[in-house]
Amino acid sequence: MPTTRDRILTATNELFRRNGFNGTSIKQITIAAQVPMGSLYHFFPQGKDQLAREAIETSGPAYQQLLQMIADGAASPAEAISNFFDGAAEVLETTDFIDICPIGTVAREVASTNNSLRESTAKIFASWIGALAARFEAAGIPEPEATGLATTVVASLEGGFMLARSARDTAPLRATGTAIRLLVDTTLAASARRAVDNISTSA
Amino acid sequence: MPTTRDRILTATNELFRRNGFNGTSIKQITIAAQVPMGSLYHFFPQGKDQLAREAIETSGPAYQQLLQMIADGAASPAEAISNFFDGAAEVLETTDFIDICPIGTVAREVASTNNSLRESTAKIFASWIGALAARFEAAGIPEPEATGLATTVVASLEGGFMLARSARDTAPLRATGTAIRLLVDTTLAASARRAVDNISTSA
DNA sequence: ACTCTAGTAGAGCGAACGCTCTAGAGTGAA
DNA sequence: TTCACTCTAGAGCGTTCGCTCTACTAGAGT
Repeated sequence: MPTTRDRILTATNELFRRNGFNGTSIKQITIAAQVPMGSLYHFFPQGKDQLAREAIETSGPAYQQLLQMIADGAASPAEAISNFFDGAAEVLETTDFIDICPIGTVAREVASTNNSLRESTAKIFASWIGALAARFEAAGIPEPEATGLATTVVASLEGGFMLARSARDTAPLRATGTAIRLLVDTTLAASARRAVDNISTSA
Repeated sequence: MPTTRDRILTATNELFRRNGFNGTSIKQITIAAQVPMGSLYHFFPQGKDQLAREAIETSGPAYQQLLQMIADGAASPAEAISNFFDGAAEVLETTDFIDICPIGTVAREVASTNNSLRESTAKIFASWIGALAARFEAAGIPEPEATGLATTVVASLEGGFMLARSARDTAPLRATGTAIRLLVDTTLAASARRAVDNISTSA
């Protein structure tokens, strides 16, 4: 049995995946986590905001680690991209299209209304993009293209989640994955070509 | 002065852009539209669901028309893509990062909890993707690549909105636009090359 | 003049909201 | 054994939620 605090955070993330931030009530969280009101406010005295912030800031790095693992297991950056999208599509199918990533939903919900929560989501996205960009750089794509490409991967993943959940069909997510993989391949090839050019012209 | 009904729909869409579906109350809508409760429920007797559905199904085609106009004004499909992203970035800057597209936010909020609203969002996305795919086909990209590419454009636009609003910075949206433009250019060039091959091999 | 309908107007319903509060159980240190 | 402190427990606060209800006005049709 995990600690009470962790149960609360886990339940919060799970409910956010189904109902988003505004669609999830404190009461629901206490029921899902099997925790009394008092305990929840004992651990999160600043209330729903703090709870949401910590839930997001816990799951954010977890997702990043997952992405890293998938990338480590792939033969190339392009294959890693395919695995991101296909893996997400499979999860959607097996979870009846519950949101893969609660952070994206919450981000759009609170962007104009809750600054501290907005900053939390921004921090996490920046971290993901940074990690991805580092991999692209390691594969030979220079800045700023590496960061631009990493940003595009995150944006299209999140957009793909949205389309797939809306349609209750993973096809849009898979199609997006195929296209983005092509983009990564193209960019890699172009970078390699440019690198060769640089060597030959400097020689 | 537009009709009472239209004022309600406009206010609903505007509030959805700031606060999303669950973050917007009926009371707020009546105040923003300067309409009494009674009128709102006179025009939308099925309540918030019906109101949201009609608001979304009104703004959806409006956005599509806007995309068509931008595409008509562009010299090439790739330039149209750039204009989508850059235009959206400018709107974000001038509106203090209010959501460009309420439909995307609502879609993620209600995907698992409100089937009729979910279907409304799906219908609109499908319509956008269809319209975009038709343009790609007209430019020489065959199916299913045309639809896949159109899906990717919509997904990355929506994802770009999310990242930009979260960061309160249009850079992620613009970077995504640059990358997607490259993808469209690449796909167009590949299609053209294949078309030439087909002619030469059949000749 | 009378009726009928469309629309205006907002008080107020029960339920749910986020959150506070007090009381007590459990545990380790002194 | 006592004290101090952490955590559990949930009733209940004031507020707001979506929505219903009755009363009313304006104007068209006859």
